[in-house]
Amino acid sequence: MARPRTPLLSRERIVAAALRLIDEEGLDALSTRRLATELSVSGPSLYNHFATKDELLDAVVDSVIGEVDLSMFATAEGEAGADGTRWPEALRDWARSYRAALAAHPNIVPVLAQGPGRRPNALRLADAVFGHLVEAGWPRGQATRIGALMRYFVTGSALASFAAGFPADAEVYDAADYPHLGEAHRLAGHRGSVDEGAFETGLEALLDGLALRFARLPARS
Amino acid sequence: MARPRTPLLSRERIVAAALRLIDEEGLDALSTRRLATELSVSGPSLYNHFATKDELLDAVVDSVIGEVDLSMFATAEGEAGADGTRWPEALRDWARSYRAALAAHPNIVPVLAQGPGRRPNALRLADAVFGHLVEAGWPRGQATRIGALMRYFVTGSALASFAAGFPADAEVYDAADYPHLGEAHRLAGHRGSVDEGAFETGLEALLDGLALRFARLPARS
DNA sequence: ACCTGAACACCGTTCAAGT
DNA sequence: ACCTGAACACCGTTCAAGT
Repeated sequence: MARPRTPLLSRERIVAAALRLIDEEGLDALSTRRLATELSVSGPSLYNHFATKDELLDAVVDSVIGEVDLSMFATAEGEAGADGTRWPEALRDWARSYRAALAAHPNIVPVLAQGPGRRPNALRLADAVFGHLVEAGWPRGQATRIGALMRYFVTGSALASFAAGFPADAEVYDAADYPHLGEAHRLAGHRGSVDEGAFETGLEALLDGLALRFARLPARS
Repeated sequence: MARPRTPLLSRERIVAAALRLIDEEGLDALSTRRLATELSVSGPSLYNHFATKDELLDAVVDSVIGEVDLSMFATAEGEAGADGTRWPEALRDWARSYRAALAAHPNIVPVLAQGPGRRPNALRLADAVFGHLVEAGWPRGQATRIGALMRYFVTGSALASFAAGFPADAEVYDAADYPHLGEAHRLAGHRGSVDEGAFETGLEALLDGLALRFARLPARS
């Protein structure tokens, strides 16, 4: 065949197929050969569009981060920020959107959690959060730490289901070894509500704790 | 050589070598052949001690979790628990030990974050936390969620450095694209204090937020 | 510019063979 | 029981060759 008149592949098509493979069969199932087969081309064809598999993974990661809503940070001047009362609401809305985007693709979270690197969408996200917190009145050092701790919590909650981590087999939980886990085999059956409840409880607790600290901040000039 | 009079390998030696390889070169650098070479045996020898590479990884993970201190949950009857005032201190001490154990081996955290599975040390940890919270007066459903959200936060904070995720190259942060990230290239240089500060801020905020909820709990009989 | 097959140095795992 | 080499079906990546 050699070069076709209209290209068989594009970066977009490759990224979409890679994400689907990762979602359905895990990060280990993504091989360049397997992905190429999925796209009905031969293995080396991908190297016309991405220099390495890592570069492809980077594109997949940034496409996921691009789904996170950042509109709550773009408030009109004067409406928020100046008095600082709106930052907890913005942080709450953002955290929910951030978690939803990541939890839709848990198998890619370990890659994404390595930080923004040079990925545009990840840098835009960091810029929006930090900028909003500083404008709301948080000192820059504290704003950095809040950005970090929110990422810790969100990536941790999207990385894996807590409930599904406990085998549904009651035999596992020998009362002599684990006296308090007698009901743990039921967790996996309530996966959605346990994970969602834990995320919401943690998010509200974090925001309450941060609000206490914000109130203790020395008055700004 | 065939079978030597005294075995060349043991599960312990294999696990230790695997963890060192993962720490020094990453999860992808752990191959059965590479590990065997490191241990001066041939590749298939490992299969006399572990059925699969996954079983070996499980053992590595559980050895890391075994380093987490759980002694704060084993308080004497009456000294704590009954009045419930000691749970925030126990949770704080445990979270710090948990994070320290994981952050010493960040490359294995994605595996470990999948949940306890059938690993004894991971199940013991879950049992100790849940048991302590219930005895302190938390309803069982809430205790489950607190165990989950603490794991979210700790694994998220140990998975990767926040500060090191930002390239130290100032060229990355074009002011037109990222107006608030002008100083982000300095983050990696303060990696320790940023990550530690974010973890401590988040931990205290979480504990404060949870204490507010504990105070609102209906009185127990 | 964009695809192909052949090739290189790797993988995890099985298995028959040795002591 | 515990190690070995040979073998199988895989990897990521390079490269010369085709249009």
